[in-house]
Amino acid sequence: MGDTLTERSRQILEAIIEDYIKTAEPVGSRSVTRRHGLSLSPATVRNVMSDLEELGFLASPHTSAGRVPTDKAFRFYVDSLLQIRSIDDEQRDEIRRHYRSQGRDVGEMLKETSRILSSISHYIGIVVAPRFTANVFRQIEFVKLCGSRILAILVSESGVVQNRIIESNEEIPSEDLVRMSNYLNNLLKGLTISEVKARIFQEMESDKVRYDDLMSKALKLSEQTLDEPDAEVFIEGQVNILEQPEFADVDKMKEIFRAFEEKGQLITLLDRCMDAERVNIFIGAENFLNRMNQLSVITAPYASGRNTLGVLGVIGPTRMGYDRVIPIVDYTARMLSKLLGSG
Amino acid sequence: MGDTLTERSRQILEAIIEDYIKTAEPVGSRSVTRRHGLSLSPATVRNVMSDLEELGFLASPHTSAGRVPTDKAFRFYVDSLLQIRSIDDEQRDEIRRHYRSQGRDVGEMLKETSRILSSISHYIGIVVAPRFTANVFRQIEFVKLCGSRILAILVSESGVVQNRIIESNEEIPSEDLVRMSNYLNNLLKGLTISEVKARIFQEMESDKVRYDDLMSKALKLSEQTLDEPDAEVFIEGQVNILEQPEFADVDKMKEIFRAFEEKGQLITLLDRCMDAERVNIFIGAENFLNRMNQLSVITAPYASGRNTLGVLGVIGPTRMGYDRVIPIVDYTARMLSKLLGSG
DNA sequence: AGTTAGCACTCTGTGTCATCGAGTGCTAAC
DNA sequence: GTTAGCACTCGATGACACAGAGTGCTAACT
Repeated sequence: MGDTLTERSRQILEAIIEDYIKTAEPVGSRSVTRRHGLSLSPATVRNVMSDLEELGFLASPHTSAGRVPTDKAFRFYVDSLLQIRSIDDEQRDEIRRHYRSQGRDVGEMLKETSRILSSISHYIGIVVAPRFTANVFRQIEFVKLCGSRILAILVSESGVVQNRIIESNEEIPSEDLVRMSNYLNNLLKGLTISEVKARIFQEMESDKVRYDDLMSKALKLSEQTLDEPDAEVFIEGQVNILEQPEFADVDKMKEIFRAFEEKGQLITLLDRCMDAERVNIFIGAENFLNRMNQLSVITAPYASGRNTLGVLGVIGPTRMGYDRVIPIVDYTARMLSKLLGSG
Repeated sequence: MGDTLTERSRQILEAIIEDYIKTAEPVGSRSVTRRHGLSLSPATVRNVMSDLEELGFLASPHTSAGRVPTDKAFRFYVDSLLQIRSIDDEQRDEIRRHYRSQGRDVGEMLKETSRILSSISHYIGIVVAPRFTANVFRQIEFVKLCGSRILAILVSESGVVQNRIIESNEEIPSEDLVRMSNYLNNLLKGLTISEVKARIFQEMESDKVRYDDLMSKALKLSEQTLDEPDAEVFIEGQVNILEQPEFADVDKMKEIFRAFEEKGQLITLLDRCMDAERVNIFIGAENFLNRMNQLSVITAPYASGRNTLGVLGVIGPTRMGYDRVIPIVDYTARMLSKLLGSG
């Protein structure tokens, strides 16, 4: 639909958007002519701007205050105007440096990743930890704690660990626990977690198991271990958003921080990007959470081998520096994938 | 020094503090007489207030604005005036309810604890995860990931799990890994982690090991597993602080959120309370971080058996409802200890 | 001597008003 | 189609007066 835009309109729109990204303030016709090398008079630009407003690309906060790009404008900007540069060498090196000085616990790595995203983009970094369900089973272990409490540890192919304390109703000797885990490891090796669940169910029904107390106990334990806790998210750099002039207002700030407290919603949002090929962008109120009205999200999935594990991204104001941030998100996702992969 | 206070001064000081806790606004002499049943005239109260200011208990923001209790006043309040009630039945039940509906992963439990602290106190809940060092060794496991990567899993007596991916320089067969962990589990069973470290060092020097390749590899792996990552902190409810009128100012808010991003400092602060008998209170700028100028921290250690594991607490404005929050922190710590203990 | 009433004084917060400046929209001329 | 000119709008800023809350001091009271 928008393709009725003339070349000149596009240039002007781009100029306005870029100006607005820099200043966070409504852009007037004069600024456009001055800053941009267009040999046009302010009056002409005004006419064009008026058209752009009609088309829904611009909005005026009030009569005499220049114009502000709408979500639609940013969408157009991202889709059609923006040429994505590859990442700056400097930033690439910085990302690498961060990862190098890094302990190798997977959780730590994810947290560090969100820190990297935030510190390099100057916005908010976010990483959704891998769901077990999207993962390949590697091993299960049971550790006897005091009394009848058992610690179950589940390890995936990519080294993600999920652990859970199970309150058993009877005390099980350590040797039995070892036998149980051997049995399960054999049974489940190489399956994805969703297959694992199906397999457990199927095995429970089988005669062989029904009369073997140990096996059936083992299956029950594994079942309890598998039921997944809420996905973990690492969010870092929330303060950065406070630097943005458009959030200088206390109420807006509250809204935003409240949005971040409800991690469930965030996760739902990011989960939708799991299947995306590469970078995915949500602009402003485009898709989601009313609380994140004035924010955009740039996401990319990360993987281990062919297996998509989770999603990471950057959250910033709608007027964020897309050209700068998109390559950062993309590169970080690939870097993380490499580190989690067979590396 | 402060004991020169007359009974009447103390009453007035208490009234002012309580008023200020409620309203967050400077308290004038009239409010004191009105709200409190004291049969004194405002003028008299003014005289007393003037004395209290001289003694450093009160401060006036400006000439005509009533007075505000200082940190010193709150300290006095907490130490001498406050009588600690035991926890409300209602709140106790609420805490219990939260814990009941709870998956049993230790990490999850700690996170939920900080959520509980925040939601019941209406301030910020904070929990420092157990350090491994303060813990008793239970078991170590090695899981072979792809290639030469090994996942090491360390379990403590109380069921806390620490895991780490180790990049080995050669591929080690699974059977060897099992043998290695058996060897280590035998060697280290029942020691505290600091003893474990010493033991590993000592064992590495012994002849028996020096010529056994597998053992020495095992020791090296365990050493790598043990070097501790930064302590984890769970902070929940930061938005609550935004509701406090004294932080309505954008710059103050920024300061506070920045303080929370530097978790290292927070941890240092809380660590100091590890050895405290029970509840510990920091008021305002009393001890620490200049950034947390206007905040107080109420902490309590939690334990498993006799073994102090970590610290939890509530962070709120200096004018927080100490009488309400102290029992909450205390009770939650004991509850968590019970859950982590032999259950 | 301690307590209180009275009063002048101080300071902040609020509302009003005029002014300034940036920016628009329209019209008429180029 | 483009541009200059101009009237108009609207927010931001600063000056000013005024109300209200609170203090400190003095003088009178018990």
